[in-house]
Amino acid sequence: MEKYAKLLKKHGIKVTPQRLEILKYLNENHNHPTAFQIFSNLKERNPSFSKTTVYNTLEMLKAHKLIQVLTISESELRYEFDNKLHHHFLCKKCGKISDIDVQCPFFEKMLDSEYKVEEVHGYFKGICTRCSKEEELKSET
Amino acid sequence: MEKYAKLLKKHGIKVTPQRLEILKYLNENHNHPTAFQIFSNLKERNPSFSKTTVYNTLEMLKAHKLIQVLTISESELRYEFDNKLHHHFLCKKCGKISDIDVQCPFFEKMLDSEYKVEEVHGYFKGICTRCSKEEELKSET
DNA sequence: GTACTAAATAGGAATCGCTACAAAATGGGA
DNA sequence: TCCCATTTTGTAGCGATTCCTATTTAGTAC
Ligand SMILES: [Mn+2]
Ligand SMILES: [Mn+2]
Ligand SMILES: [Zn+2]
Ligand SMILES: [Zn+2]
Repeated sequence: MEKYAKLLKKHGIKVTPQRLEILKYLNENHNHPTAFQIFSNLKERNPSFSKTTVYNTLEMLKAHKLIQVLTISESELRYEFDNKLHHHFLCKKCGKISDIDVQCPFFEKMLDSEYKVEEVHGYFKGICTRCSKEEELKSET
Repeated sequence: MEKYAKLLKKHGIKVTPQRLEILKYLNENHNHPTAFQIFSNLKERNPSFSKTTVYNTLEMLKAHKLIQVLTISESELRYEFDNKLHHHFLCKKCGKISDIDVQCPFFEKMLDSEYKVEEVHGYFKGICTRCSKEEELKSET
C-alpha cells in the first residue's frame, strides 16, 4: 500500500484512503473495469464509499497520466492502471477486453506531425476465441 | 439521390425517404457527426423527422457495414459514411475529428490470430494544429 | 488539545446520450 | 381499393456521468 502513497506524493496528489483503494483495485484487476465496477467492489468493504469519489479520483489520476481511459466500448468508459503502449481487443459478444501486445508504428511519426499527440489507442473489435468456439458448438447441433 | 437508393437495394434494405436523407447527409458531411447532429439538421427541413429513426437507421447501416461507428469521443458516438480503413485524430480542445490516412499494419496479422476481427480503430488524441497555434498566441501576450 | 481552514468525500439530484415501446403512418401487393 | 407488414414518430425510460451541497477529514496555528 505504501507504493501507491509514494506514487501519489510524487505527483503532488494528496494521499487519502479512498485514492489508495482505487489505485490498489486498478493494480490488482487488469480487466479494464468500468467506474461502476470499481465503485461497487470498493463499496462492499466500505459501504460509505461514494460514486462521486470514484469519478473524481479517476479524473485526477487521468489528468496526471497515472491511468489510461479506454473508449473502446460504445456505452461506457473503461479504466486501466497499466499505461504502457498496447492495443486492445473487444469481444462484441461477451464484452471482454483483452490486451494486444503491439505498439502503433505511426506514433513516432505523429509526434513529428502538425498534431500534438497525447494519447494513442488501437482497438480491434469482433468475437473472441472462447465465443467463437461456443458458436461453432451451437451450429453443430 | 438515386445512388443511395441503389446502395440500399443492393443490401436488401427497403428504401425510405428518411434513410436516403441520412445517407445523403453522411455523404455530404465528412465531419464525423453525432446522431444528434444528423437528427437536428434533418429536422430543420422535415420537422417530423424522428430521433428514433436516426438511431434505427444508423444501427441498420452499421449492421450492413455501410457506415462506421467511431468510439473516439468519451461521451458520444460519431458516424461516418466512408468505411475504408483509416485512423483518426481527436482534438481535446475543439473536439474536431480529423482523418489520418494510415492503415493499421497489424490488421492482417490479427485476421490470422485466434480472434475474429471485424473492426479496426486507430485513434490519436491531443491538440490540433489550429488550437496549438491559438495557445501559442495567448502565451505570447 | 482546540480552533480554524481548505480540501476531500458522501449522497442525492440532475443531465444527457441512447433505447424501448406503442400508436400512427406508409407503401407495396392482392 | 383494401390489407398487412414495415417504418416512422413521439414519448417514456434507462444508465453512465456530472453537478451540487452538506458533512467529514486532515493539516496548521495557537
Ligand atoms: Mn490494457
Ligand atoms: Mn474518418
Ligand atoms: Zn467473447
Ligand atoms: Zn482543436
